[in-house]
Amino acid sequence: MVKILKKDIDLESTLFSGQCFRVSKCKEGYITILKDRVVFIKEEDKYLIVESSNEENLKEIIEEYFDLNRDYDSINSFLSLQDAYMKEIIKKCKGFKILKQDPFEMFISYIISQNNNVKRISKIIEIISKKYGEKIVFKEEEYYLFPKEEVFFNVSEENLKSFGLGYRAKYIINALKVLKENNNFLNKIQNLETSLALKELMKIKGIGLKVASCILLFGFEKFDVFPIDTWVNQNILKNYKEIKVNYKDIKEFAEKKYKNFSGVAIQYMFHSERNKS
DNA sequence: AACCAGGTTATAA
DNA sequence: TTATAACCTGGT
Repeated sequence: MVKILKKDIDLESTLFSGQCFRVSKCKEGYITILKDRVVFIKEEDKYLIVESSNEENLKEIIEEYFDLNRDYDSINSFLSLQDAYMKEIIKKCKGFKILKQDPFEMFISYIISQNNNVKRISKIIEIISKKYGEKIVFKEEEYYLFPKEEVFFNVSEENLKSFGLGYRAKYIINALKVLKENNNFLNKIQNLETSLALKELMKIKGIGLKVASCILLFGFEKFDVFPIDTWVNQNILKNYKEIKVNYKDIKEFAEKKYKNFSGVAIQYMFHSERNKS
């Protein structure tokens, strides 16, 4: 068990904002499955109480995962200056963080996410993990880690289809082929400047602008992206009358305005607007 | 019984 | 270059 100074994180909004597919509530706290371990986390007044199936480096890993060492105050100050609407919603987004999740897991998970809802995405990922991932017993419950790359290489399109992936199955198979044929593909993505990383990801069939942006934002800590989904498109952009309802215009508008933190900005929009209803 | 869900591709103008 | 249909599946 480790105690970590909580600072200003809000676990509920961070974990249930749709950026993470492997989290669940349990009595007293949350269970989330990371790359290599299962984590129980409880929120107290000043501390996060964390237990894990693997407590090695746990403090550092949690701090990285929840992005606790980043100065969100300065990001928020910057974003607040850009427009009145942003300034207003930031107040409601205190404690919201961009999770730093495993790049490979994000790569696969967000291909699955296209034209799909969170509930079903989570279910599919759960099934795949149960089938091909390492089993972890933690607090007398069984959990399954997200499968490793090399295990995925042996999975066929038919296998994936049987888990309900539909036409996304062939996208995944193809994406895995790209990883297999390009050594250190994901490391290279990490080292590319964002616009080039987007371009590179989007060469892969099944990865468009939205999915590529999500992969970069949640798996690679690239905050200067602006993943626009239909929900944001319909519900949020009405607050910005000056822009056209056209994906490219919106994206350019946002990235010009919110610069290095447009990814944080859109998460705030999404979060605050969704919490209204 | 259509229609949609936190998209993308292929095809046509 | 921009617009529109089709796509797997599960839910309303």
